[in-house]
Amino acid sequence: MKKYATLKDIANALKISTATVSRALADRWDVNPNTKKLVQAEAERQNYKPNPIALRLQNKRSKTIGLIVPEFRSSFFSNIIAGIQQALDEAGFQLLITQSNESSENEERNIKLLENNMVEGILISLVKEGINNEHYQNLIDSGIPLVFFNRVCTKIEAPKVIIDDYKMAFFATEHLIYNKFKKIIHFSGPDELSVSRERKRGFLDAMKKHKLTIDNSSVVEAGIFSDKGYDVMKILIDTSNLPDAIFCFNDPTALGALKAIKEAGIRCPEDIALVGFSETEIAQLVEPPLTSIQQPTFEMGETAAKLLLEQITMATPPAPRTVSLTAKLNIRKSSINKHL
Amino acid sequence: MKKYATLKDIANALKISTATVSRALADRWDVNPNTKKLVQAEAERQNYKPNPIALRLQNKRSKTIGLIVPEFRSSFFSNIIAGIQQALDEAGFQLLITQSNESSENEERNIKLLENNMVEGILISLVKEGINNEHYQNLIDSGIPLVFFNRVCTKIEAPKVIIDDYKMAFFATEHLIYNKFKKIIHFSGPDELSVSRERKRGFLDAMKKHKLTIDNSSVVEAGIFSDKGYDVMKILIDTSNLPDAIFCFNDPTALGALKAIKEAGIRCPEDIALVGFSETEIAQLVEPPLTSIQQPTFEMGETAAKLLLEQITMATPPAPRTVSLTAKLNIRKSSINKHL
DNA sequence: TTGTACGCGTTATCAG
DNA sequence: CTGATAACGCGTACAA
Repeated sequence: MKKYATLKDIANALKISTATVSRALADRWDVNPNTKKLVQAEAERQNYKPNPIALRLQNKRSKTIGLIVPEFRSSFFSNIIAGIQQALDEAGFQLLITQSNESSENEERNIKLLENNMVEGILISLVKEGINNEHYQNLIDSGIPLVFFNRVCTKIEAPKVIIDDYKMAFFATEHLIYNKFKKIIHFSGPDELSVSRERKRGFLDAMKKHKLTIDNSSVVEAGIFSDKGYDVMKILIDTSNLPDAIFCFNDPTALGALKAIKEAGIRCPEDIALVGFSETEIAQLVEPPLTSIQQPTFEMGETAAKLLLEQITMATPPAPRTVSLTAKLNIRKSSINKHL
Repeated sequence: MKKYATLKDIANALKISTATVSRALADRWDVNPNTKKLVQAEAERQNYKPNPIALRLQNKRSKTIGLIVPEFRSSFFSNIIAGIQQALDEAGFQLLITQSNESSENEERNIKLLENNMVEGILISLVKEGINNEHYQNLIDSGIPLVFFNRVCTKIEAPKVIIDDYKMAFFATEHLIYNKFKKIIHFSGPDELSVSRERKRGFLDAMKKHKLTIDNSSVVEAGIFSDKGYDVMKILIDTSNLPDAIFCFNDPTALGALKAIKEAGIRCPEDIALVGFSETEIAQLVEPPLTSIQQPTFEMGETAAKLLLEQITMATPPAPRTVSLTAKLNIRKSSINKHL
């Protein structure tokens, strides 16, 4: 283990007290300019760095905040994390990252882990809404502020950072409608997720507004992963009750569906148009490039972190508010009607 | 800030000393079974958790290790990180993650940041080889062990975790050769990266072995990102000096090239076959699915973390060794000669 | 202007 | 079996 220079080492070298050294390094007025110079020189020489652990103990602050994400293998959460890091670095906070791997038990375990590490606050994107509500409320009540982002919990009063999923889903659906697609369906995500419900609602309302028929085949649950999107699309192809266009819950399911479509010799967008959500890098690389909704991921992380720091640092933190960031519909070949 | 129960709180409640409480909770033999029970009950009641910060101060150990990666937006490093987390969690270590964003200055800054946080060791994948060598050596000399993974530093004696890039590149090239592609070229990565040099060497040696012509158009530098792969491919198409097959440095460049190929109305694999490297999830979703080399990313992270823990925990750590993990060539449609 | 003493939460040592 | 004390590194109130 590395030996670090301490105040005491400097004090000994200079035959003065640690208190003076401490004051000198803090550049305080009540210390002899001459000793100040000596101390600073000696500190430099010994490569002195304040021990962050000692400071944390003394200040009774861990200077650490915890993060719980469903996973971070996809670029979506990685980008968010980058934004969080940036905001936290500036404030001198450390970040403890945990993954739930889409399991509520892991999520609960992660909460415990972060508590044991005395995090001063937690940023969380839920696995499933409703499962661990009690735990979240306990955290807040016990003085560990929470900020939800992306997959939020509607039942709990805490700051939240989202995009307007409803609105963007509405736009995306209208975009398909304006392109004269008639039989439009939605590959929905799991009902346990607020984002999923919101996107479905946006889809349905857009359909209603334009008086397009909605029946019980208009919404098909297709999960959140590409393999499920692939499977569901294959089944749909077998029934040969095919739509003109599909608005998908996210890019992976859309890409899965696209794969199934191509394998079946069906053309996109000529036979079936596709729209994804949450813009993965790949969306632009596939053929045809995929229309998708681009979320401000980095900014989302940054904002969430700042809201949390607000709760932690301010004497009387503002009331929890929900920040809704602006997303963007990127229109590409997969959703353009070539017959127009 | 949350109020945590301390040993003193329990001691006061039970009118005994903190020393006894500490011993009781450590379940030591030299404490009255009765008081032990009382203490444990009271600890439970107050929801006592040992303060990790106090422990770190006393033990003079941060129980933290640092990670420096070029970026973690791609699934490649995310998966590695997941493996690292797993190994570290088991050993009770925290992980401090930093990104260099492919910049050597950031890398240096990250080294400093980790040092200031008193990490007990560092896991690193280099931005560019050779730039910060002095810093790495200083770290090791000062007692902070280093473990390189993926993008390693050949000049420094430290544990390393890699895959046999040379061998896999050789295999991949031979695979193309066995498929009777004649004019095969390589889209290489930057020469500053060991992985890049190794893959190029593997390509060239396979070509030589099979007596295929190598000229100055056989290797084209195409960077590490998809847009560069796209650009380089476009230029190549304009010259209309097209190869039969391209072995690419990684999947993003291969996917970029694929996009350019399709846009130009050229067919893959009929006109140009493609092979990638490092298997991104997308590889299987594009049309045609991309042949690529699958790296054991999770295992790589796990192994690197374990090698580092070895250096940290063992009294006399073993000499630095290089662990070479087994990768796998996944053959898909993009590299299969349909004329055979 | 500088030094002494204390506390942050914990465990180890030594005395009782 | 249990308690008092010191130490980890730091900042600061108080004394000199």
